[in-house]
Amino acid sequence: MKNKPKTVILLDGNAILHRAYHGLPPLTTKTGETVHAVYGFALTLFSVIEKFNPENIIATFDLPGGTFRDELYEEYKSHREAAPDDLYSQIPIIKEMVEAFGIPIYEKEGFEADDLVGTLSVQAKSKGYDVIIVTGDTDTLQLVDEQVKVFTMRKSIKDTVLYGPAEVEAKYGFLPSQLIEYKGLAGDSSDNIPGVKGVGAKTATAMIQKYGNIESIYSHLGDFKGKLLENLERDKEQAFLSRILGTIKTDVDIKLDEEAMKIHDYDRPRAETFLREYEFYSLLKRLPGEIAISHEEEVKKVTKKRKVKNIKTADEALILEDFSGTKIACEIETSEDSLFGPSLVALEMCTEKKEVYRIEINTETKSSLQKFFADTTIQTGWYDLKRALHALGKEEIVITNGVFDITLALYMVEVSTDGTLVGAGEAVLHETKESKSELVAELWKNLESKLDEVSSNQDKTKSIRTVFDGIEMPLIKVLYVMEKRGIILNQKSFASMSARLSTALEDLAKQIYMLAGKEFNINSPKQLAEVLFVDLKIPTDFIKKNKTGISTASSELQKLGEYPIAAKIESYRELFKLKSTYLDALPTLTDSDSRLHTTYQQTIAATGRLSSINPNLQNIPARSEWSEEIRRAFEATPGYTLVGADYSQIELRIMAHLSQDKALLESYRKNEDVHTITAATVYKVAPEEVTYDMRRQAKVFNFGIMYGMGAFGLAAAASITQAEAKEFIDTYFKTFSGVRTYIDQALKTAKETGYVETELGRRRHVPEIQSSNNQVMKAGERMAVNMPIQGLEADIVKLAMLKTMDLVEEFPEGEVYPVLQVHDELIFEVKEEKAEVFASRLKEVLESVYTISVPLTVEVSIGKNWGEI
DNA sequence: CTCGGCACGTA
DNA sequence: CGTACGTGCCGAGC
Repeated sequence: MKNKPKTVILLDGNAILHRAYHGLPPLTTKTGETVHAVYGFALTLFSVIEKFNPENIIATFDLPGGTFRDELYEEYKSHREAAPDDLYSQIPIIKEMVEAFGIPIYEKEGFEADDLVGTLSVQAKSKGYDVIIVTGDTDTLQLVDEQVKVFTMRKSIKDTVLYGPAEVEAKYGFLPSQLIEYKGLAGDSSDNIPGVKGVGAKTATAMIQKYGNIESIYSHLGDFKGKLLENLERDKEQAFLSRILGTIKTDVDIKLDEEAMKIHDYDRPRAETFLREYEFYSLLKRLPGEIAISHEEEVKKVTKKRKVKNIKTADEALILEDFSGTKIACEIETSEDSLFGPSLVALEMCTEKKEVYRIEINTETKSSLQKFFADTTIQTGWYDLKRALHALGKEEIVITNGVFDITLALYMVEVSTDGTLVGAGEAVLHETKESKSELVAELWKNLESKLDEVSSNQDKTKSIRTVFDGIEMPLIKVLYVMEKRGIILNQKSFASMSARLSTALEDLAKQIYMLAGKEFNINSPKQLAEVLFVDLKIPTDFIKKNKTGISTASSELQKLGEYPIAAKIESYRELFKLKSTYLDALPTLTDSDSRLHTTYQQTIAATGRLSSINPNLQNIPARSEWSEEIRRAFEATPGYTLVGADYSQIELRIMAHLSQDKALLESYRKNEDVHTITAATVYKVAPEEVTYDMRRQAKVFNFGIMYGMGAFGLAAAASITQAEAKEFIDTYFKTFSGVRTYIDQALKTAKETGYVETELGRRRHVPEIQSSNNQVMKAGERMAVNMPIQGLEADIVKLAMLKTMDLVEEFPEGEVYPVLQVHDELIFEVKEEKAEVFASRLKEVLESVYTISVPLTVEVSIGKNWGEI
């Protein structure tokens, strides 16, 4: 039988310690010694051990003094500033720690840690080990191959990524081994490697993709011309030198010691002593094996953290007191400075008697907490429960019937704050509290009554209170599950599109520069306007102006039909947007499994919709030429398939329902094409005589009316004259008179009360509608017309999400996951063999989740990726 | 480095 | 002078 290869972790010591030093805020022990780099190094080490469970670990470090590279090139790393003293002072401590863990250290005069990493990885490979290089930069990516992976940190220090050959290729567009060619050509400013002057990332990548290496480029010099040729010829020697400087050595005279690197041979007491000495108590429990934390230590840690009256350790409280039937306000404390995501440090709890407890999260206290949360008679209050769930990692321990989320309550009662708990305290209570959990408790109490207050004197079954209890609170769990599951992004496919777009963009840029007669920044509206309207003297009579000058918006460029440069600029903009916002940005947000995890914001949109950030997965291209290929890169997990469902024309159906307009109702009840019917009535022709163009204009119309569009806007949107538009509007409201009556009535009420609401009781205040400024008032009217429609759509889709969560739970654990919501569309990941049955059940559930005067129709589809559904 | 403005992607 | 969002880039100001 074949044995699984054993793993060696190779720590690139200097890179990790630099990253830790710069990535964490300075942290000192009680004696004033700065130790944050040590702490960061320790966190990295622990996390790597927990994540990869390796059999062996080795560390490498630089030694002071020059290296062979300085002899080759005196400028090498010459521009670097000397490291600050408080970094130097931490290096011996880090080495002491590494030794305490029994990890062998390799250092050699004249070589950098990278060279030792390179050499040891080659030796380990030849002995059949799998190698994982742990580092803080990307210099070692050139060593990656089937057996060697690189684990490093990206932009944010807590954001890690594991690079195998595929990931490197996806990132750069060529093989890991070709990274040295890249350094030879493009250089490396951080190491002061010069490369070829004038050659940057794009040119270098393109040349490597075409020729493979520097030799080949220089043997095809005939292919180049102009500046690039000049640059290549001039810096030939420098290119080859740069490649040598950038090449990590793999033949340093050192020898891998297989016995010493084994992880189990370490001096436990020494490691414990070390962690205590530098006050890294939270890491003690992460030491492999059993460990006892003395009681004094825990109490000391608890009390020194914050001065809170009546503070007790939670263990004591949870064991001695009975909280059944009471309310407890909770606030999590996470360490933002963790290298591996916000990890839970402690939980602070405030009782109704205003007793505050603080509990450090560790193995023992976790089980006490589990018991605590299992008691469903206890009600808990939180500030941002979803965040807490992510930190706690277990949704079932906190989601009980009596849960209350402050952020959602603030949203329902429309209190705007700066998004922080303290800010909320100031906005609502006009005060702050010593402890955060006490603040949560106070806000909780206050907001409970605000929710009920606003809901009094009216239908108790449809109010912000019922939306809060029946929709928003339970939705937290669904969103948590979706965010946690995420969706696979095929990075290779994205990289390929990005490369193709690069070529197309360069082409377009060249043509634009030619037409303009000079080079300029096409992405700068200011420079662009200068080129178009000053240099090229294009008349501006029909062009909109804005604060900064003359508009170069797409709608304006389209008026320049006779100028070929305008169309080129439009294409350039479109492609540039696709490349920068999607193709290049999304891959940087994937996790180590190549999945994207968006965050749904539940408290942003004034209408009740969700929004999506980091990344926004609600604005992935859907219409342009490239959109299908982009969507095809969003894939189901192997063994699964995607099931998509979208509500067809839900907003218009809602308008039919709310207005009770006879023509609209009838049209939907007969399952007619509403846009066609609209066109037929407005153009006064028979439905079968409606042309494609008539229908398209009618569609613009139907949407325009919902948004309160006037003759002006409608004219622009449907490319007709204002007079025609006015004529249309009149005819429209004559035919759909119910819509007119509904809008008038809705606005009248809104002007009296100052707010509008959805049928389910979600409310939005629109003070603008009472403004004496006509512009502002009109804008308020449009918001007021739109909110009940868009808001009911949001309510219905949220109800649908809750309902489908029940459906999801009918299937065995792990077979169905909700993954995305795009306003009127829901996407699930379903085990292949269950897709059909789930899809048909899904359609039933979604269509019956809420009843309006016309049918709600849902289209479901199944596919391996988002492009197929 | 932060922020407003512009432009543009989605429903 | 159509609603609701988020993000990338530029360029001015700190």
